[in-house]
Amino acid sequence: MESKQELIKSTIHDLIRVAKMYSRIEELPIKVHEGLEVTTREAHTIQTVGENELMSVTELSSYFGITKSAASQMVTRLVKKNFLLKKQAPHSNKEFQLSLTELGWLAFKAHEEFHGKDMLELLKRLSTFSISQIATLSVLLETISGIMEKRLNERLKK
Amino acid sequence: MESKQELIKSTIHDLIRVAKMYSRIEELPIKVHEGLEVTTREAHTIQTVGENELMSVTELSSYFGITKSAASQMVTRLVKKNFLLKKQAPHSNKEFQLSLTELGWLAFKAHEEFHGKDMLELLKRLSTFSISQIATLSVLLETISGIMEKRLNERLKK
DNA sequence: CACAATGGTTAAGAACATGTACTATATGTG
DNA sequence: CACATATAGTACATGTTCTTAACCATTGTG
Repeated sequence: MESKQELIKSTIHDLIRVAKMYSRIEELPIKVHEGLEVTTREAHTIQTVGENELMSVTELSSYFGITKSAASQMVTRLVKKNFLLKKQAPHSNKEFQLSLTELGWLAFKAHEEFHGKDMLELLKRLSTFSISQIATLSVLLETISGIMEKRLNERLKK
Repeated sequence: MESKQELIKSTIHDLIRVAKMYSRIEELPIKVHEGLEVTTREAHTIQTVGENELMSVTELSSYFGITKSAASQMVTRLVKKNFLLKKQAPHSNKEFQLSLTELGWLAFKAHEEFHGKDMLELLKRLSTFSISQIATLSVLLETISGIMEKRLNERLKK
């Protein structure tokens, strides 16, 4: 079964290639509008807050798997740049609730659109494949992500 | 064809999930041996030099898509840490040829093994699928990487 | 109430990137 | 040949993002 092994290996190679390209695309700064760009991290923070309004700084930090300190600094910067709002939580005097300003939503949408174009193209292309083929892809990805998740947890624990 | 669209969307979502997990795994530092770790960037530089011995600083920089300056700094650091060797090129007095020291090869192997475990597991799991299923995955990945490559080139040109 | 846990901040510094300005070497053209 | 220009590489200042460690304020619990 040599050829099957070879096929699998080259497929894994392709997968890694795609993953690498994805992270390179993710690294590009996002243009909010003429003269205003946002770094990747900023965009991701904005995206996360947009999708989970009222989350706290600590929640944000555990979401990204970074320290509270790092999250706090990021939030401070984004508040200063007028993308984020930090309000005292109603139920506690030590927690804050994060939300997006108008400018924040603008950046949120810019980021969404940035990926949206690729998504549309992908959708269009994948549509030419059969349902069962796509289902197969889905199952395989499921399998792969299962393995990765396992490894990730293993390493993070230590 | 609503359900097909939904299937495609959730598959794309899985793909992104895998890509994200991959980059998170890639971000973990590599342990060369007890008491000696290597950052991701260092590991990648070592890997690249190991796979392309005698490459120059400029080649390294264009390989990673970073500036010559950044590559030079990385090389300087790795030479100082005794992972890399920088020799005058025989055909030119302005170029250098990079290669790995013994310690460099140790780190190279550590990094390879780090991924090797995942690869083995993946190989084992994918082996349970049929050749035609894997071939489908391969074709789809091909398609996806084509789209990504296009986008990447578009954005990088500007 | 005292004290530990929790939420958050600040300061110092490491890793990695960029931009700019610079040196030294190579090369092509009048 | 001489000069302009291109190429290889480095140094330095600066920016982003992260960690660690020390810290304050609030809150929950024995």
